[in-house]
Amino acid sequence: MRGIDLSHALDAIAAKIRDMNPHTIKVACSNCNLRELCMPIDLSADELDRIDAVVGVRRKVKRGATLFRNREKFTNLYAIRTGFFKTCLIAEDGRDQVTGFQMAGEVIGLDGIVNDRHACDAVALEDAEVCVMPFDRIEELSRDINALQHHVHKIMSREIVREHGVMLLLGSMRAEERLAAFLLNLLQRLHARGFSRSELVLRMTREEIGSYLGLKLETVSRTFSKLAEEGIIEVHQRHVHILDADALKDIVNPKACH
Amino acid sequence: MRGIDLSHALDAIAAKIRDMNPHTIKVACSNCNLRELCMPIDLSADELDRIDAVVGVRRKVKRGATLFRNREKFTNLYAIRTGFFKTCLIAEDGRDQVTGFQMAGEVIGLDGIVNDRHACDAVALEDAEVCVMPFDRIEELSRDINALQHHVHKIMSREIVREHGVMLLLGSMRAEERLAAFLLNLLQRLHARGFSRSELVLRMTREEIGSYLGLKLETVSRTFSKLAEEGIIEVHQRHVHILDADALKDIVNPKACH
DNA sequence: CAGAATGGTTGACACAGGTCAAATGTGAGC
DNA sequence: GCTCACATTTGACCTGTGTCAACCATTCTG
Repeated sequence: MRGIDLSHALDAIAAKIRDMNPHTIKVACSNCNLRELCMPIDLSADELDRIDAVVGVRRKVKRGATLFRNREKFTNLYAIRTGFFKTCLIAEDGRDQVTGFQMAGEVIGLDGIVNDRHACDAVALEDAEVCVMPFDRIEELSRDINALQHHVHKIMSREIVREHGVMLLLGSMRAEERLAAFLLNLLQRLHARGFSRSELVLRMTREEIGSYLGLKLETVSRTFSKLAEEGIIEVHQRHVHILDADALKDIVNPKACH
Repeated sequence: MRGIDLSHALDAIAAKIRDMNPHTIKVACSNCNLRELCMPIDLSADELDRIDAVVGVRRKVKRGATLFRNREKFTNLYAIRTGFFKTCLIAEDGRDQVTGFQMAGEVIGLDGIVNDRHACDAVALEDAEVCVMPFDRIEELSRDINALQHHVHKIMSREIVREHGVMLLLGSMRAEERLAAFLLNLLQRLHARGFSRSELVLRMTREEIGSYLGLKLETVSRTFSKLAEEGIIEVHQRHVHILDADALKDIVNPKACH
């Protein structure tokens, strides 16, 4: 069984939605297929137009290129339209920690607000396109549109909660649990975007997964092999097929008695 | 040499500041000694008054009591006036991860915004007092006062960046490095509040430190002993005296050549 | 298509930190 | 001041990951 290709599948979905609304082809939030992920619901047509105006520019980022770098001046948040990013922190002594993987519909750059400088690097793991959203314009508009204001708060809060989860993972889980939690998290997010619950293509290397999970790449590789031996997943390079999602959940949350 | 007592010293500072402004005794942001930590600067008198009105209620929390719990309805943010908190996440299987320690001038509760429910427990590690700030009022007011709006964004962004740092710590540091980083972080925050750079009193147990740092309490204890043997710190129960802060920095960041 | 570069897998072994256990110290409450 | 529950320290031993190394697979390049 072949794995799916993330960006192609996304494009297919985008095309499908466009077909359903044949009179809208202008690129704008108001007809973006990711709107329900990115934007508050319940906006009036007028409000939507004004938000459209904020998201003026799009930017393409080639695989391997950076969207922004640590210490760079912060001016924009970015909403991912297509593609896949990692954010990482590089300590002075060269230690490199991946702090997250982001996919279509997610917003990156929030780290830059505190000090007006970005506090990490954002690297595209595949060719990507982002909506550039000047932060001062967002602040301006969110003074007028309550739903937008609250949405911005929610996005930031969500990131805080996500990171709490990662701390739990890094602080108290064993390798197998970490990898299981990682896979389940990816699956859940991909599923929210219309992808299979049982099939995924990893956009990152074993080393990047390891960095995110606080493991060495060899351990990641061994743990994949172990899960495969146990019949829980099938791994062909970066294509992963989930055979037994419940077993994965049991690994993450051992006490849960089916 | 005796360690200092955090809350007593804080009270002393508060009293001192009050003495310097003898005509202000009303409890309000406008004359709170923590204002520079909590609030945006450059506010007009009128703006300050309006913010005062938001922070209506204070709440005392006894040592060991919770300010809020996971899954509780979210309505307020809390600014810590005095005392010391931990926030922690308790997984379904009982795993308990401390996600942070918070002291006077810091804001807790941000995790609740996304889902209108708190996503962790906040427990007082010593008798504490917090300013209760209804979040809807904050949102309302920050539509009017740009500085407040930006301040809220900064506080959230700061928390995101802090958590990135913890991920780096948990993901790639060894026990000694983690503990050194932890001590330096506490010292730096205490120093910003007028405390000694070389002396601190831990408000939390070894187990709580361990949970935060992804270590077992025995390892925390051993690592304290090791740092003490090496003449870098002196430890008497929860009183820690830093003898060689540079050595601590070297441990965290090995490459840094003095 | 050869060759190089990159990424992934697997094995052998070492070691940091976890686990278990015992002893001691300490503070809150009576 | 006594007692009990709790926190801390320390030792001995074990284990999960890291480390190092060899090898394989895949993709890219010319």
